[in-house]
Amino acid sequence: MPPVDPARERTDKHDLILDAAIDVFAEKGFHHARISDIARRAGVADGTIYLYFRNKDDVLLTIFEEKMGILIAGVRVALEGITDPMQKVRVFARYHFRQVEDHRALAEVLQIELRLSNKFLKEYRPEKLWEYLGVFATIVREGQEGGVIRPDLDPFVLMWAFFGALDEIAMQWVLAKRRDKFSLEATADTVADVFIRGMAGMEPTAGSEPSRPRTVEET
Amino acid sequence: MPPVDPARERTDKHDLILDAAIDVFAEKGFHHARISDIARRAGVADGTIYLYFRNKDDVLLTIFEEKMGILIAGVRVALEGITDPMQKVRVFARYHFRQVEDHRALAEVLQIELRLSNKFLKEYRPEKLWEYLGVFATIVREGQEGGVIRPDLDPFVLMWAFFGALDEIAMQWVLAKRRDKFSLEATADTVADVFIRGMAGMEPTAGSEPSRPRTVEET
DNA sequence: TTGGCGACTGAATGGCGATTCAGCCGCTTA
DNA sequence: TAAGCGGCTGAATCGCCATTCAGTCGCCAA
Repeated sequence: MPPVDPARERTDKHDLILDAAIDVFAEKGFHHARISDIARRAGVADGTIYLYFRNKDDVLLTIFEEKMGILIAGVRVALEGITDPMQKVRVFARYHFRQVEDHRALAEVLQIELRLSNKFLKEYRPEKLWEYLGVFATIVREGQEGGVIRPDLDPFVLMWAFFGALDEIAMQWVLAKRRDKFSLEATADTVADVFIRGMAGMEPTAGSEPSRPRTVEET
Repeated sequence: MPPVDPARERTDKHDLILDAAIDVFAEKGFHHARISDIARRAGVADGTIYLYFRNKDDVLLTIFEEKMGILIAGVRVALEGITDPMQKVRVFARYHFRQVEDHRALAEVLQIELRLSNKFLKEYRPEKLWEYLGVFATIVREGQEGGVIRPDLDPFVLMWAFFGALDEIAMQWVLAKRRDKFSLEATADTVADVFIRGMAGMEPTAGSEPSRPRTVEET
Protein backbone atom coordinates (compact mmCIF):
# COMPACT_ATOMS: atom_id res chain seq x y z
CA MET A 1 0.00 0.00 0.00
CA PRO A 2 1.28 3.44 -0.90
CA PRO A 3 1.59 6.09 1.75
CA VAL A 4 -1.83 7.45 2.49
CA ASP A 5 -0.54 10.97 2.73
CA PRO A 6 2.36 12.01 0.49
CA ALA A 7 3.00 15.08 2.63
CA ARG A 8 3.38 12.84 5.63
CA GLU A 9 5.83 10.66 3.77
CA ARG A 10 7.76 13.73 2.76
CA THR A 11 7.97 14.93 6.32
CA ASP A 12 9.22 11.60 7.43
CA LYS A 13 12.19 11.66 5.11
CA HIS A 14 12.95 15.25 6.02
CA ASP A 15 13.10 14.32 9.68
CA LEU A 16 14.96 11.12 8.96
CA ILE A 17 17.72 13.10 7.30
CA LEU A 18 17.86 15.72 10.03
CA ASP A 19 18.12 13.14 12.76
CA ALA A 20 20.84 11.32 10.91
CA ALA A 21 22.65 14.59 10.38
CA ILE A 22 22.54 15.43 14.07
CA ASP A 23 24.20 12.15 14.89
CA VAL A 24 26.82 12.44 12.21
CA PHE A 25 27.62 16.09 12.95
CA ALA A 26 27.93 15.29 16.64
CA GLU A 27 30.22 12.42 15.92
CA LYS A 28 32.53 13.80 13.28
CA GLY A 29 31.96 17.51 13.32
CA PHE A 30 30.29 19.47 10.56
CA HIS A 31 33.31 19.83 8.33
CA HIS A 32 34.40 16.27 8.57
CA ALA A 33 30.92 14.92 8.09
CA ARG A 34 30.31 13.86 4.52
CA ILE A 35 26.97 14.09 2.82
CA SER A 36 27.35 10.43 2.03
CA ASP A 37 27.72 9.71 5.77
CA ILE A 38 24.42 11.39 6.48
CA ALA A 39 22.79 9.69 3.54
CA ARG A 40 23.99 6.27 4.61
CA ARG A 41 22.85 6.76 8.20
CA ALA A 42 19.46 8.00 7.03
CA GLY A 43 19.15 5.13 4.61
CA VAL A 44 18.74 7.31 1.56
CA ALA A 45 20.85 8.16 -1.47
CA ASP A 46 23.22 11.13 -1.45
CA GLY A 47 21.12 12.93 -4.00
CA THR A 48 17.96 12.59 -1.95
CA ILE A 49 19.32 15.01 0.61
CA TYR A 50 19.31 17.66 -2.08
CA LEU A 51 15.64 17.11 -2.67
CA TYR A 52 14.97 18.27 0.88
CA PHE A 53 17.78 20.72 1.55
CA ARG A 54 19.55 23.30 -0.54
CA ASN A 55 23.01 22.17 0.52
CA LYS A 56 25.03 20.98 3.48
CA ASP A 57 24.91 24.32 5.27
CA ASP A 58 21.15 24.33 4.92
CA VAL A 59 20.96 21.05 6.78
CA LEU A 60 22.77 22.55 9.76
CA LEU A 61 20.74 25.72 9.67
CA THR A 62 17.50 23.77 9.58
CA ILE A 63 18.56 21.73 12.59
CA PHE A 64 19.14 24.96 14.45
CA GLU A 65 15.89 26.59 13.45
CA GLU A 66 13.66 23.63 14.10
CA LYS A 67 15.22 22.48 17.32
CA MET A 68 15.48 25.94 18.83
CA GLY A 69 11.83 26.42 18.08
CA ILE A 70 11.04 23.35 20.14
CA LEU A 71 13.35 24.52 22.92
CA ILE A 72 11.67 27.90 23.15
CA ALA A 73 8.21 26.44 23.26
CA GLY A 74 9.37 24.04 25.96
CA VAL A 75 10.89 26.61 28.26
CA ARG A 76 7.75 28.71 28.07
CA VAL A 77 5.69 25.74 29.16
CA ALA A 78 8.11 24.97 31.96
CA LEU A 79 7.80 28.49 33.31
CA GLU A 80 4.02 28.58 33.10
CA GLY A 81 2.34 29.30 36.37
CA ILE A 82 5.49 30.26 38.22
CA THR A 83 5.30 33.77 39.56
CA ASP A 84 8.43 34.22 41.65
CA PRO A 85 11.20 35.50 39.37
CA MET A 86 13.86 33.83 41.43
CA GLN A 87 12.11 30.50 41.10
CA LYS A 88 11.86 31.12 37.38
CA VAL A 89 15.61 31.51 37.15
CA ARG A 90 16.08 28.16 38.79
CA VAL A 91 13.56 26.49 36.52
CA PHE A 92 15.20 28.02 33.46
CA ALA A 93 18.58 26.62 34.43
CA ARG A 94 17.18 23.20 35.16
CA TYR A 95 15.20 23.12 31.96
CA HIS A 96 18.25 24.08 29.93
CA PHE A 97 20.39 21.37 31.41
CA ARG A 98 17.67 18.78 31.15
CA GLN A 99 17.48 19.40 27.43
CA VAL A 100 21.21 19.04 27.14
CA GLU A 101 21.09 15.80 29.05
CA ASP A 102 18.18 14.38 27.08
CA HIS A 103 19.48 15.38 23.67
CA ARG A 104 23.18 14.90 23.95
CA ALA A 105 23.98 14.72 20.24
CA LEU A 106 21.83 17.71 19.47
CA ALA A 107 23.45 19.70 22.26
CA GLU A 108 26.83 18.82 20.86
CA VAL A 109 25.88 20.04 17.43
CA LEU A 110 24.35 23.27 18.63
CA GLN A 111 27.15 24.08 21.02
CA ILE A 112 30.20 23.11 19.12
CA GLU A 113 29.27 23.12 15.51
CA LEU A 114 27.06 26.14 15.33
CA ARG A 115 29.90 28.25 16.58
CA LEU A 116 31.82 26.96 13.75
CA SER A 117 31.99 29.61 11.20
CA ASN A 118 31.20 33.10 10.21
CA LYS A 119 28.32 31.66 8.31
CA PHE A 120 26.39 31.11 11.48
CA LEU A 121 27.61 33.82 13.76
CA LYS A 122 28.43 36.75 11.58
CA GLU A 123 26.33 36.62 8.48
CA TYR A 124 23.48 34.70 10.02
CA ARG A 125 21.67 36.31 12.93
CA PRO A 126 20.36 33.58 15.16
CA GLU A 127 16.94 35.05 15.87
CA LYS A 128 15.87 31.89 17.58
CA LEU A 129 18.72 32.12 20.05
CA TRP A 130 17.76 35.67 20.86
CA GLU A 131 14.21 34.60 21.37
CA TYR A 132 15.32 31.93 23.81
CA LEU A 133 17.56 34.32 25.70
CA GLY A 134 14.85 36.93 25.65
CA VAL A 135 12.82 34.69 27.90
CA PHE A 136 15.50 35.13 30.54
CA ALA A 137 15.78 38.87 30.00
CA THR A 138 12.06 39.12 30.56
CA ILE A 139 12.36 37.27 33.84
CA VAL A 140 14.96 39.78 34.97
CA ARG A 141 12.88 42.73 33.92
CA GLU A 142 9.86 41.43 35.75
CA GLY A 143 11.99 40.87 38.81
CA GLN A 144 13.18 44.44 38.65
CA GLU A 145 9.66 45.76 38.31
CA GLY A 146 8.64 43.65 41.26
CA GLY A 147 11.52 44.99 43.27
CA VAL A 148 13.26 41.69 43.90
CA ILE A 149 16.12 42.28 41.48
CA ARG A 150 18.40 45.26 41.66
CA PRO A 151 17.24 47.80 39.10
CA ASP A 152 20.76 48.98 38.27
CA LEU A 153 21.65 45.75 36.49
CA ASP A 154 21.28 45.62 32.74
CA PRO A 155 18.97 42.72 31.85
CA PHE A 156 20.85 42.10 28.63
CA VAL A 157 24.18 41.80 30.32
CA LEU A 158 22.68 39.43 32.85
CA MET A 159 21.06 37.46 30.09
CA TRP A 160 24.33 36.94 28.29
CA ALA A 161 26.20 36.21 31.47
CA PHE A 162 23.66 33.67 32.61
CA PHE A 163 23.42 31.97 29.27
CA GLY A 164 27.18 31.97 28.94
CA ALA A 165 27.51 30.31 32.30
CA LEU A 166 24.99 27.62 31.45
CA ASP A 167 26.44 27.11 28.03
CA GLU A 168 30.01 26.76 29.16
CA ILE A 169 29.09 24.21 31.78
CA ALA A 170 27.01 22.29 29.30
CA MET A 171 29.96 22.34 26.94
CA GLN A 172 32.24 20.87 29.56
CA TRP A 173 29.68 18.23 30.33
CA VAL A 174 29.31 17.33 26.70
CA LEU A 175 33.03 17.18 26.19
CA ALA A 176 33.71 15.24 29.37
CA LYS A 177 34.68 11.67 28.88
CA ARG A 178 32.79 10.54 31.91
CA ARG A 179 29.42 12.14 31.51
CA ASP A 180 28.36 11.01 34.93
CA LYS A 181 31.22 12.82 36.55
CA PHE A 182 28.95 15.60 37.69
CA SER A 183 25.25 16.06 37.83
CA LEU A 184 23.91 18.77 35.63
CA GLU A 185 20.85 19.17 37.80
CA ALA A 186 22.81 19.93 40.95
CA THR A 187 25.00 22.27 38.94
CA ALA A 188 21.96 24.06 37.63
CA ASP A 189 20.98 24.83 41.18
CA THR A 190 24.42 26.11 42.04
CA VAL A 191 24.54 28.46 39.09
CA ALA A 192 21.00 29.65 39.55
CA ASP A 193 21.71 30.21 43.21
CA VAL A 194 24.77 32.35 42.60
CA PHE A 195 22.92 34.48 40.08
CA ILE A 196 19.87 34.80 42.29
CA ARG A 197 21.90 36.02 45.22
CA GLY A 198 23.97 38.20 43.01
CA MET A 199 20.97 39.88 41.45
CA ALA A 200 18.87 40.18 44.58
CA GLY A 201 18.21 43.79 45.33
CA MET A 202 16.23 44.33 48.43
CA GLU A 203 14.09 42.64 50.96
CA PRO A 204 11.46 40.82 49.01
CA THR A 205 8.03 42.33 49.22
CA ALA A 206 5.98 40.70 51.92
CA GLY A 207 4.10 37.83 50.43
CA SER A 208 6.63 36.75 47.86
CA GLU A 209 8.50 34.16 49.79
CA PRO A 210 12.26 34.46 49.71
CA SER A 211 12.67 31.05 48.13
CA ARG A 212 15.98 30.35 49.67
CA PRO A 213 18.03 28.63 47.04
CA ARG A 214 19.36 25.24 47.77
CA THR A 215 22.95 24.58 47.10
CA VAL A 216 24.35 21.38 45.81
CA GLU A 217 25.73 20.07 49.04
CA GLU A 218 23.07 21.46 51.30
CA THR A 219 20.35 19.07 52.35
CA MET B 1 74.03 43.93 5.62
CA PRO B 2 72.73 40.47 6.43
CA PRO B 3 70.69 39.94 9.53
CA VAL B 4 73.00 39.91 12.50
CA ASP B 5 71.18 37.09 14.12
CA PRO B 6 69.72 34.39 11.92
CA ALA B 7 67.61 33.08 14.80
CA ARG B 8 66.13 36.53 15.17
CA GLU B 9 65.33 36.63 11.48
CA ARG B 10 63.65 33.26 11.79
CA THR B 11 61.56 34.44 14.68
CA ASP B 12 60.48 37.47 12.75
CA LYS B 13 59.07 35.45 9.91
CA HIS B 14 57.40 33.07 12.29
CA ASP B 15 55.64 35.96 13.99
CA LEU B 16 54.91 37.66 10.71
CA ILE B 17 53.02 34.63 9.54
CA LEU B 18 51.16 34.18 12.80
CA ASP B 19 50.04 37.78 12.85
CA ALA B 20 48.89 37.58 9.28
CA ALA B 21 47.06 34.37 10.06
CA ILE B 22 45.24 35.96 12.99
CA ASP B 23 43.95 38.70 10.73
CA VAL B 24 42.93 36.37 7.96
CA PHE B 25 41.28 33.84 10.26
CA ALA B 26 39.38 36.61 12.00
CA GLU B 27 38.22 37.98 8.70
CA LYS B 28 37.27 34.88 6.75
CA GLY B 29 37.16 32.12 9.31
CA PHE B 30 39.58 29.25 9.54
CA HIS B 31 38.03 27.08 6.91
CA HIS B 32 37.54 29.79 4.35
CA ALA B 33 40.99 31.21 4.88
CA ARG B 34 43.40 30.04 2.23
CA ILE B 35 47.05 29.44 2.90
CA SER B 36 47.71 31.75 0.00
CA ASP B 37 45.72 34.48 1.76
CA ILE B 38 47.94 34.21 4.80
CA ALA B 39 51.03 34.10 2.65
CA ARG B 40 50.04 37.17 0.71
CA ARG B 41 49.23 39.13 3.84
CA ALA B 42 52.50 38.11 5.45
CA GLY B 43 54.41 38.94 2.29
CA VAL B 44 55.87 35.48 1.85
CA ALA B 45 55.35 32.62 -0.57
CA ASP B 46 52.83 29.89 0.14
CA GLY B 47 55.56 27.34 0.59
CA THR B 48 57.34 29.42 3.20
CA ILE B 49 54.55 28.82 5.66
CA TYR B 50 55.41 25.15 5.55
CA LEU B 51 58.94 25.91 6.58
CA TYR B 52 57.62 27.26 9.85
CA PHE B 53 54.47 25.23 10.45
CA ARG B 54 53.51 21.65 9.84
CA ASN B 55 50.22 22.54 8.20
CA LYS B 56 47.24 24.84 8.40
CA ASP B 57 45.95 23.32 11.63
CA ASP B 58 49.35 23.81 13.18
CA VAL B 59 49.16 27.51 12.48
CA LEU B 60 45.92 27.79 14.43
CA LEU B 61 47.18 25.63 17.24
CA THR B 62 50.32 27.70 17.53
CA ILE B 63 48.32 30.89 17.73
CA PHE B 64 46.38 29.38 20.59
CA GLU B 65 49.38 28.10 22.49
CA GLU B 66 51.48 31.21 22.17
CA LYS B 67 48.79 33.76 22.79
CA MET B 68 47.25 31.91 25.70
CA GLY B 69 50.67 31.74 27.27
CA ILE B 70 50.91 35.51 27.11
CA LEU B 71 47.38 35.86 28.48
CA ILE B 72 48.15 33.65 31.47
CA ALA B 73 51.33 35.48 32.30
CA GLY B 74 49.48 38.77 32.02
CA VAL B 75 46.64 37.89 34.33
CA ARG B 76 49.09 36.71 36.95
CA VAL B 77 50.87 40.04 36.81
CA ALA B 78 47.58 41.91 36.99
CA LEU B 79 46.61 40.03 40.14
CA GLU B 80 49.95 40.51 41.83
CA GLY B 81 49.76 42.25 45.15
CA ILE B 82 46.00 42.08 45.44
CA THR B 83 44.92 40.18 48.50
CA ASP B 84 41.17 40.58 48.66
CA PRO B 85 39.64 37.70 46.69
CA MET B 86 36.65 39.77 45.73
CA GLN B 87 38.87 42.45 44.32
CA LYS B 88 40.74 39.74 42.42
CA VAL B 89 37.52 38.66 40.78
CA ARG B 90 36.93 42.18 39.58
CA VAL B 91 40.46 42.54 38.28
CA PHE B 92 40.23 39.21 36.48
CA ALA B 93 37.09 40.28 34.67
CA ARG B 94 38.54 43.63 33.73
CA TYR B 95 41.78 42.09 32.54
CA HIS B 96 39.93 39.59 30.40
CA PHE B 97 37.84 42.19 28.69
CA ARG B 98 40.76 44.53 28.23
CA GLN B 99 42.58 41.83 26.32
CA VAL B 100 39.55 41.26 24.14
CA GLU B 101 39.31 44.97 23.47
CA ASP B 102 42.98 45.39 22.71
CA HIS B 103 43.31 42.33 20.51
CA ARG B 104 40.05 42.19 18.68
CA ALA B 105 41.14 39.95 15.82
CA LEU B 106 42.87 37.55 18.15
CA ALA B 107 39.81 37.40 20.38
CA GLU B 108 37.71 36.62 17.37
CA VAL B 109 39.96 33.77 16.35
CA LEU B 110 40.16 32.28 19.80
CA GLN B 111 36.48 32.60 20.49
CA ILE B 112 34.93 31.64 17.24
CA GLU B 113 37.45 29.60 15.42
CA LEU B 114 38.91 27.55 18.20
CA ARG B 115 35.50 26.16 18.91
CA LEU B 116 35.50 25.07 15.42
CA SER B 117 35.98 21.41 15.34
CA ASN B 118 36.58 18.26 17.19
CA LYS B 119 40.17 18.81 16.43
CA PHE B 120 40.44 21.51 19.04
CA LEU B 121 37.84 20.59 21.57
CA LYS B 122 37.65 16.85 21.59
CA GLU B 123 40.95 15.43 20.50
CA TYR B 124 43.02 18.37 21.63
CA ARG B 125 42.94 19.18 25.31
CA PRO B 126 43.45 22.88 25.72
CA GLU B 127 45.82 22.78 28.66
CA LYS B 128 46.46 26.46 28.35
CA LEU B 129 42.80 27.26 28.71
CA TRP B 130 42.65 25.17 31.83
CA GLU B 131 45.64 26.92 33.20
CA TYR B 132 43.98 30.28 32.61
CA LEU B 133 40.75 29.17 34.22
CA GLY B 134 42.68 27.60 37.03
CA VAL B 135 43.74 31.06 38.08
CA PHE B 136 40.12 31.86 38.77
CA ALA B 137 39.48 28.58 40.57
CA THR B 138 42.40 29.38 42.83
CA ILE B 139 40.93 32.75 43.67
CA VAL B 140 37.71 31.04 44.69
CA ARG B 141 39.51 28.46 46.79
CA GLU B 142 41.48 31.12 48.58
CA GLY B 143 38.30 33.05 49.19
CA GLN B 144 36.73 29.99 50.69
CA GLU B 145 39.70 29.38 52.94
CA GLY B 146 39.57 33.00 54.01
CA GLY B 147 35.90 32.67 54.79
CA VAL B 148 34.67 35.31 52.36
CA ILE B 149 33.23 32.88 49.84
CA ARG B 150 30.66 30.27 50.72
CA PRO B 151 32.44 26.97 51.16
CA ASP B 152 29.59 24.93 49.72
CA LEU B 153 30.17 26.15 46.17
CA ASP B 154 32.25 24.05 43.85
CA PRO B 155 35.19 26.15 42.60
CA PHE B 156 35.18 24.36 39.28
CA VAL B 157 31.56 25.03 38.62
CA LEU B 158 32.09 28.67 39.51
CA MET B 159 35.14 28.81 37.30
CA TRP B 160 33.23 27.55 34.27
CA ALA B 161 30.24 29.71 35.03
CA PHE B 162 32.34 32.82 35.41
CA PHE B 163 34.40 32.15 32.34
CA GLY B 164 31.31 31.27 30.36
CA ALA B 165 29.74 34.56 31.34
CA LEU B 166 32.79 36.56 30.35
CA ASP B 167 33.22 34.63 27.16
CA GLU B 168 29.66 34.96 26.01
CA ILE B 169 29.68 38.69 26.58
CA ALA B 170 32.97 39.02 24.79
CA MET B 171 31.51 37.03 21.92
CA GLN B 172 28.57 39.37 21.67
CA TRP B 173 30.89 42.32 21.73
CA VAL B 174 33.06 40.88 19.01
CA LEU B 175 30.09 40.03 16.85
CA ALA B 176 28.37 43.34 17.41
CA LYS B 177 28.34 45.63 14.44
CA ARG B 178 28.73 48.69 16.56
CA ARG B 179 31.59 47.82 18.85
CA ASP B 180 31.09 50.98 20.84
CA LYS B 181 27.54 50.05 21.68
CA PHE B 182 28.50 48.99 25.16
CA SER B 183 31.58 49.35 27.27
CA LEU B 184 33.29 46.15 28.14
CA GLU B 185 34.85 47.69 31.21
CA ALA B 186 31.54 48.67 32.76
CA THR B 187 30.18 45.27 31.88
CA ALA B 188 33.13 43.61 33.57
CA ASP B 189 32.17 45.34 36.77
CA THR B 190 28.57 44.26 36.48
CA VAL B 191 29.44 40.63 35.97
CA ALA B 192 32.11 40.61 38.65
CA ASP B 193 29.69 42.27 41.02
CA VAL B 194 26.94 39.73 40.50
CA PHE B 195 29.35 36.86 41.04
CA ILE B 196 30.91 38.48 44.06
CA ARG B 197 27.56 39.00 45.74
CA GLY B 198 26.41 35.59 44.65
CA MET B 199 29.44 33.86 46.09
CA ALA B 200 29.76 35.93 49.25
CA GLY B 201 29.48 33.91 52.41
CA MET B 202 29.25 36.45 55.16
CA GLU B 203 29.23 40.13 55.90
CA PRO B 204 31.91 41.74 53.82
CA THR B 205 34.90 42.75 55.84
CA ALA B 206 34.82 46.42 56.68
CA GLY B 207 36.79 48.29 54.09
CA SER B 208 35.82 46.40 50.98
CA GLU B 209 33.35 48.76 49.44
CA PRO B 210 30.45 47.29 47.52
CA SER B 211 31.36 49.10 44.30
CA ARG B 212 28.05 49.57 42.63
CA PRO B 213 28.31 48.32 39.05
CA ARG B 214 27.46 50.60 36.19
CA THR B 215 24.97 49.50 33.60
CA VAL B 216 25.28 49.79 29.88
CA GLU B 217 23.08 52.78 29.34
CA GLU B 218 24.31 54.60 32.38
CA THR B 219 26.95 57.21 31.74
C1' DT C 1 86.22 32.05 -9.07
C1' DT C 2 83.64 28.20 -7.91
C1' DG C 3 80.97 25.11 -5.28
C1' DG C 4 77.79 24.48 -1.82
C1' DC C 5 74.23 25.69 1.28
C1' DG C 6 70.17 27.48 3.43
C1' DA C 7 66.19 30.22 2.81
C1' DC C 8 62.69 31.01 0.05
C1' DT C 9 59.57 30.69 -4.05
C1' DG C 10 55.23 29.63 -6.50
C1' DA C 11 53.42 26.72 -10.16
C1' DA C 12 51.82 22.02 -10.47
C1' DT C 13 49.81 18.13 -8.28
C1' DG C 14 46.49 15.35 -6.07
C1' DG C 15 42.79 14.25 -3.26
C1' DC C 16 38.64 15.07 -1.50
C1' DG C 17 33.82 15.33 -1.33
C1' DA C 18 29.75 18.52 -2.46
C1' DT C 19 26.76 18.71 -6.01
C1' DT C 20 24.61 17.16 -10.32
C1' DC C 21 21.79 14.62 -13.45
C1' DA C 22 20.62 10.79 -16.53
C1' DG C 23 17.94 7.33 -15.61
C1' DC C 24 15.26 3.73 -12.83
C1' DC C 25 11.17 2.15 -10.36
C1' DG C 26 6.54 1.55 -9.13
C1' DC C 27 2.26 3.42 -9.28
C1' DT C 28 -1.70 5.68 -11.36
C1' DT C 29 -4.56 6.84 -15.04
C1' DA C 30 -6.35 6.60 -19.71
C1' DT D 1 -1.45 -2.30 -21.91
C1' DA D 2 0.83 1.92 -22.40
C1' DA D 3 2.17 6.41 -21.21
C1' DG D 4 3.16 9.67 -17.65
C1' DC D 5 4.92 11.11 -13.40
C1' DG D 6 7.00 11.89 -8.84
C1' DG D 7 10.36 10.28 -5.89
C1' DC D 8 14.51 8.51 -5.54
C1' DT D 9 19.21 6.81 -6.84
C1' DG D 10 24.34 6.90 -6.87
C1' DA D 11 28.24 7.17 -10.03
C1' DA D 12 30.62 10.82 -12.42
C1' DT D 13 31.93 15.52 -12.46
C1' DC D 14 34.28 19.50 -11.12
C1' DG D 15 36.16 23.05 -8.38
C1' DC D 16 38.86 24.02 -4.74
C1' DC D 17 42.96 24.42 -2.10
C1' DA D 18 46.49 22.28 0.97
C1' DT D 19 50.68 20.58 0.22
C1' DT D 20 54.87 19.54 -2.46
C1' DC D 21 59.20 20.13 -4.67
C1' DA D 22 62.25 21.48 -8.43
C1' DG D 23 64.39 25.45 -8.98
C1' DT D 24 66.15 30.44 -7.89
C1' DC D 25 68.83 33.63 -5.24
C1' DG D 26 72.39 35.54 -2.41
C1' DC D 27 76.04 34.58 0.52
C1' DC D 28 80.20 32.54 2.26
C1' DA D 29 84.26 29.70 2.43
C1' DA D 30 87.89 27.58 0.05
